Amino acid sequence: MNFKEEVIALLQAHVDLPVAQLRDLIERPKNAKMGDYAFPTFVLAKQLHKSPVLIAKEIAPKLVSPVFANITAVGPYVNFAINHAVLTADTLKQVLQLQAHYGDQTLGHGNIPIDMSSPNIAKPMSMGHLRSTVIGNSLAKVLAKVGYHPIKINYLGDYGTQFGKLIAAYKHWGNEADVKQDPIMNLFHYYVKFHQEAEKHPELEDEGRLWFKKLEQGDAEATRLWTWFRAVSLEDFKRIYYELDVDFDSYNGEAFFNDKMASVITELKDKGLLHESQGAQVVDMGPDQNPALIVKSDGTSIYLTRDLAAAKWRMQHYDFVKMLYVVGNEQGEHFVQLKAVLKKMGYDWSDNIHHVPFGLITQGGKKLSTRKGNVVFLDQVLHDAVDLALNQIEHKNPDLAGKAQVAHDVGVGAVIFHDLKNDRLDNFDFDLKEVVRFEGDTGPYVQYTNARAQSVLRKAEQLTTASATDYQLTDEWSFQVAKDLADFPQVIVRASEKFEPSIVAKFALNLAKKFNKYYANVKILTDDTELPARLALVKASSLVLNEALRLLGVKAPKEM
RNA sequence: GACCUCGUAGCUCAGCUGGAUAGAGCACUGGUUUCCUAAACCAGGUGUCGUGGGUUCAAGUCUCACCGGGGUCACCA
Repeated sequence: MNFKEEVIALLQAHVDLPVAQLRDLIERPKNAKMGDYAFPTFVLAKQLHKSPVLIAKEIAPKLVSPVFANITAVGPYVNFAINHAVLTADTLKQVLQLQAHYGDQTLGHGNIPIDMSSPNIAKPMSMGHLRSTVIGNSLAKVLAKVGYHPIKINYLGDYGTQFGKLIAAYKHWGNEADVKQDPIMNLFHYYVKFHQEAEKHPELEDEGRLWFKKLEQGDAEATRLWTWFRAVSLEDFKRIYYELDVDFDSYNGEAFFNDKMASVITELKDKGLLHESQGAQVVDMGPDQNPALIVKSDGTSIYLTRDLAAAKWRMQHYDFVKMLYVVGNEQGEHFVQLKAVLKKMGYDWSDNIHHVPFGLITQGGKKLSTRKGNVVFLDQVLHDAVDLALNQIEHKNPDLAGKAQVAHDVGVGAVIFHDLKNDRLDNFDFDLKEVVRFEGDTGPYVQYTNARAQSVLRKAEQLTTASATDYQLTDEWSFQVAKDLADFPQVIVRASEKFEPSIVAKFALNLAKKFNKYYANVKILTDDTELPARLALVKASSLVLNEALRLLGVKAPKEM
């Protein structure tokens, strides 16, 4: 049942305003005491030459509906209070009927490639990669729920000058045995050392560029090292993706597009877009903007060149309706350039490309920089989180079966949830204590709520209950839960439109909070006539909590 | 200097398309377990919504300017 439409239908008979405008005006009061829907009468004041307060007073008594418990004038508003029993019964019925499909939408269809995660080869994954990974993963699930077909692309940073530098570093300080023993960390150390040394000996930079040029020209030694570094790195990444339970539809990284750049450059030339500037080939971006660099002065390619080739290739292969780049906010200008160049090339589908930016993670207020060796290793964070979760279980529920698995789900869940619960663009300063907190506004809080609900349902199996089809509940707490449940479909819509997982996370927290209040105030397992209705509420809450957590990529253990 | 982004309680942040006394969590104090998992619940209180104009019946929300934090400013990605 759509209560808002019901409000509109009622008002229509007594108010001289078009339906579309009514729909716009009707709002949900922030304060629940004011009712569930409100109609502000200000707009009618001029039309009727009366005070809004008087208008509200006149309209309210004329409106009668079984759906609303009462309709009253409060100041210049007409407030509608939903009949609790109707909303509760209606919502529970829907959730239990649709199960996990509750909230599904058909907002669109077609492929949506999501460029996400994209770690750089030979560097450990950091907290920064976590953001892109979990936001992208969640968006994929949300977009699938509203009808689209997401394609998760891990655009590996497996090419570029940095590999020339890495090879140069390996040649100076590396050896095969060390790399075999601990690939990522040792390669990483070479890389950091390179940047430290390069500050004293700038000629190293040239050496790095030279190796990259060799790599791009197919030099055997360069290719051998690159291939090896890439393989061992990818192996390591996949281990972490397994921990996070994230998978990809494609690992086509930058190198994959290496042989696809020439045609883009030719095309840019043919379309008269390419100009020479300071020895490099660029596309002019207008008076106030930097030109878009396509070919560097030493003749090698650059990020943008590869991204252009990648975008074209993806359009040809996926025929996408939208494409998302889940990449840090600091790269905003790059995507402005990418879109602009594609547009100049005559590709209108450039408009369907969206940069989904996110805020920076800092430590002690400073930017984390891989180059400077100032990083927070994701591996370590996940490890610590799981350890702490296990500690917690030993303390609170030592007899729990499958502790290790639950600790993993809770620990990793805490980290993921922490990353998703706030607006994407908020920066945050990394603080392990904060990330792995288990109380308050956290993932484990939501998980715990669900585990409680599950526990109730398990115990309920022992009671013989008459099945009911009409879920009549009249207490205030169950109504608050039901109201949140009823909001879920709109939450999905908003999250998918704004590419914002935090909307789902916030919803899950609110629902969990309402459910815990219900749980604390109402004894559920009492064998009376309302028992089936109460169990329906518990079941529906658990279903929706599970679904919300799933959309965030967070596990929902049945016990914890 | 230009552009992007953020600026709400001691701290971390909500506040959907402008609307009625601006809300959570953390931290702090106290309380709740013969009863469904106390990772919970209940009670305690603080705000020049960065500043100043503008639009509007109505601005934390829209607009402009300024201030402050972060980011970026072609041959890294």
